[in-house]
Amino acid sequence: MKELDPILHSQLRLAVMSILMNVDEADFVYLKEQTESTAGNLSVQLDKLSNAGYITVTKGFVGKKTRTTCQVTEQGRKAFEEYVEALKAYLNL
Amino acid sequence: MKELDPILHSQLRLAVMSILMNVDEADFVYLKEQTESTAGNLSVQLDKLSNAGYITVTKGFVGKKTRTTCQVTEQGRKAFEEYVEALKAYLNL
DNA sequence: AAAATTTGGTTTATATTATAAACCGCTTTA
DNA sequence: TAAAGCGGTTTATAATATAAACCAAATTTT
Repeated sequence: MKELDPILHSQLRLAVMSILMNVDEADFVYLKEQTESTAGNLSVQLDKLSNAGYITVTKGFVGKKTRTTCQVTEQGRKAFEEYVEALKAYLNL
Repeated sequence: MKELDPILHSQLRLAVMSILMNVDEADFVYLKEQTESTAGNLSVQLDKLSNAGYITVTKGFVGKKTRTTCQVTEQGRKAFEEYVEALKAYLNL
């Protein structure tokens, strides 16, 4: 049985990646709402995805307010797809 | 997004359940081989699945050698299927 | 037949992970 | 200008996964 990428095999990180796979980009607040996570947890997990090279995190401004936006990278996209393939074997899909 | 059952969202436990979903029963040695896990890890995870009511663990003998066999329970089967359904949303399947 | 090895595990210790709580700077509102 | 809110980060804690150490019984070796 194939190994399941431990960076993706985490509920919150997987949820984030799942969202990012379907949208061009998403900001911190949106991801927090959609995943119903705490800000702290989300912050930590975004860091891990970013350090793994699976997403890019960009800090910008909207007026005076900060805005952190995330996008999946090509590497992240590939990793996600491989994870899905590996999981299928486990799920008997 | 639905919660992913934490008992199943573990590589080794999921692998074990995946195997048990397809066979009538499987023994410790077989599960260890198939999952390529260490005996200690497998033992711990089987306990957790057993305590959760997802599998039954039976100790018997084959000649003079002990034999620990595992079977998925109805509850385990249901939990596995729900886990698969929940995951599909994450994987965009 | 005693000693050493293997088999089939369990228990315990450790490293990693996930998560929440506490915190921080900036902005808006009262 | 004090207090409350927004958008996060850092740090502490709890839970998890994993391997290492261990154990009893059976088998093999000398």
